[in-house]
Amino acid sequence: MDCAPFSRALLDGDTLEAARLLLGASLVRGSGFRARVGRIVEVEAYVGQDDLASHARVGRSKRNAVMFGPAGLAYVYLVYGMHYCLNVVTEQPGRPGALLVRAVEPLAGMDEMRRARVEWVAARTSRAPVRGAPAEPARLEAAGERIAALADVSLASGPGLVCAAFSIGRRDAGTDLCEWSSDLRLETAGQDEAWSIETGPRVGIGYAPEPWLSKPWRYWIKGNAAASGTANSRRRAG
DNA sequence: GAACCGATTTCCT
DNA sequence: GGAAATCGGTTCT
Repeated sequence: MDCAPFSRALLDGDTLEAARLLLGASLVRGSGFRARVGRIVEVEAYVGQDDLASHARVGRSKRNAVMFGPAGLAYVYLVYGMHYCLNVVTEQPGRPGALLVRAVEPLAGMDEMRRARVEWVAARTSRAPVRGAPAEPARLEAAGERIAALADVSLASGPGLVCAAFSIGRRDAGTDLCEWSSDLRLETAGQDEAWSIETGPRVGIGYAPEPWLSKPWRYWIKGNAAASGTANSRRRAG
């Protein structure tokens, strides 16, 4: 695969256009033989302040300020108190827009991804001594086995899983993903493969009214096993 | 300063 | 197939 930073010029315009361009690009963490690399296969567009499904709907705030800034930066936030989501900022400064990275197809560094996933589970279990929780060591061991048995393709097949696999957290907020020197970044991928794009409504935005609820602003690579698509792909490894 | 709630995943039934 | 887990931001008092 070739190694060039993802051009900011592809992101600083119309978000819906940028969504199609971002599909197929590589998401990279680190460098060298331990680098984690994955192909972006599913994204969701959130564009403008009038998009009532977007975090920008409330106007500029401390949380979503990055969305109002230059394209190519990482907008990272926590949802449901436990999962992080990675977004790539789009549009010109002043116009809030972002692409949520929903699914990535692992290409390299799968062992590191599994390790990161176990770390993520460990951090969660140690922080949550709830109710009659099962013994932690047993829980962790079970998680380790489960994660070891996961198919590569399902290591980052969801927004929260992408962040777990790539160790993405608050410290990555605001990172310039188009900058070659960033530990977390975007790179262009080879165009050798031919694939088509499918679209559908965004998920998890039940609070949004029409027409936003039904806007077909989710984009994925047709038939890709790592993308949720129409029939979900998040089944255990076989 | 205190409710309220979400761009989700996992585990159990 | 469904509920639980969990916390920071937004909003309202």
